[in-house]
Amino acid sequence: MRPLIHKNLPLETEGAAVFIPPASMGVVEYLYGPGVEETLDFVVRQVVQSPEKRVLMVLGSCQVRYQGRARSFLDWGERILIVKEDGTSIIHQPSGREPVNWQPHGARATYLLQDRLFTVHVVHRKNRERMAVSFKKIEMVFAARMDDRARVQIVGMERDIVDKIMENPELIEPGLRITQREKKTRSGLIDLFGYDRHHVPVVIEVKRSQATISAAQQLRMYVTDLKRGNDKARIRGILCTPRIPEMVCRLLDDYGLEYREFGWQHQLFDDQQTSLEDY
Amino acid sequence: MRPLIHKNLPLETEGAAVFIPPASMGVVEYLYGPGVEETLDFVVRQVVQSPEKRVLMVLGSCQVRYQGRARSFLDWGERILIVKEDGTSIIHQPSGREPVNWQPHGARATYLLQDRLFTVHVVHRKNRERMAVSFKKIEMVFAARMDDRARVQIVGMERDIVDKIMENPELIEPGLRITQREKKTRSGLIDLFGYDRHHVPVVIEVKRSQATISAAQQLRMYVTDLKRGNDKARIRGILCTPRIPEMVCRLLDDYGLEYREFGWQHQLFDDQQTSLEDY
DNA sequence: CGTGCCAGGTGCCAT
DNA sequence: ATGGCACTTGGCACG
Repeated sequence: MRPLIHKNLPLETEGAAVFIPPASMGVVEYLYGPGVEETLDFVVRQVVQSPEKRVLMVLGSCQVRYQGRARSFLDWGERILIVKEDGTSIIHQPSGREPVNWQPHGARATYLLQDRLFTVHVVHRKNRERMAVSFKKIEMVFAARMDDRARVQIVGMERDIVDKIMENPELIEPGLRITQREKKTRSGLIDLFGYDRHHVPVVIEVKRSQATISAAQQLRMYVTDLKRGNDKARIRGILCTPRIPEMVCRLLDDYGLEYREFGWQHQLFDDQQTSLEDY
Repeated sequence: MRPLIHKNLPLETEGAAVFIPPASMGVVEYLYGPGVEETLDFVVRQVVQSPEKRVLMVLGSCQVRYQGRARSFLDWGERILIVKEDGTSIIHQPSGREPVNWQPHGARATYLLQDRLFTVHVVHRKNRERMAVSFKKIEMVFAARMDDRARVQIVGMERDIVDKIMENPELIEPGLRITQREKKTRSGLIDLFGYDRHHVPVVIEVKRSQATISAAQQLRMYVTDLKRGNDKARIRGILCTPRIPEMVCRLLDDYGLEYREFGWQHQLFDDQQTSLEDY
């Protein structure tokens, strides 16, 4: 019933004594539709005993158990397991951005046969967590050496907005002077601190996306903290965010705080071609 | 210096594994080391024109651009691209749990050749976001029909702790009576509300993991909200969490709030064998 | 290491 | 759709 795809198992060389890998080795080794024993053998040779770090991927029907911060069970289904170089292990179902089960980096994977199942135990010793993935049928397994030294560059984070305000406080209001960034208080770090044109202290809390109740409370606590010791001092608090729900707006009002619409206003989507070039 | 590992590379077929799919198709079709044109052809036939939904995976050297809520660029490197049935697209580097770039479900992928690169455009119309992945070299591509109807069952979420307290409030303290769950206030939803043995109102905020400053502030706001209108009324606030940092403890103290250690105390990790069976 | 806090957070469920 | 909030949040920067 299987399609006519050649199987890349060089059975004739199995256990062969000497093989000198050529200088340019393929980055990917794989098996198509292997049995559980073949899979284990493959993984041991291509990943466990590999001289170079390799990323493992297994596609097949599996069951997953997890225990640690919580406990979970996932019944049989076809998924993709990826075990990365750093021990990160993720299991992906055919939909959804989030892995249905995972272990974060620092985990350690071991491979074995258990009740005729190809089983991967991923243990995170430090976090005292473990995950077990048992495959009863493997559609495909492959191991890849992946060379990737690039890191993503992102524009539009909160840091960028804070930068923008730092270099031109007038964006918030005329006469505003910023004197401190990440100012420490007992209830956390203030994004921006300064004085308005009347020398009244101003606390600014910046959010890159929609304002939340929590942000309003944060801001209130900062202002309250600063007032401490001289309680009737006037201190302004400004929540700086591109969008704000009604409820949060009311809260700010109640607390005597202010809101400035300020966001990326990004015309990021519409200009399709050249927009990403200019960094 | 390399150890003696045999290579599972069918060199004689390198760059080609083209075939006419039979009526009864396997769940996985793939190409090993295809060119960009081959890849496009494969994807069009196996994914775009496929009668069944298919998950696509591409392993190769690519560049990624994104624009939407923010804007990002990722230079050349070897990664795994997965395009799921629901449009979810994720790009994984060889380490880290999080995809370096992604589109959430609801996105739509289109495939094309651009400047001799196999390019995948993933557009999320509703969110006004787009991502472009361009491959210059493809190590492997495959398309899989994945059958997975299972959903993960989890124990140990906040909901479970709240349940536990609901059914036995004495766990918090003797004589406690819970009357409301998810009680609405202007500053958010109270996890649990009730009265202690002296009929003093009690607000309980539950956290499944370590307490945060934000949680303390939340709790404080709930209590403040309830006091409103009759300001000197006595209302207790209890933060219920397995662990609490010193700073948060001090905050609670300042606010006149209380802390109860209450967590999963999970012996989840140590009993390895049978622990996951008992649901 | 813990602690604090942002994230293109994501996902779930409520109105 | 919008909002409120938990998450095995993950990740980073800092003391």
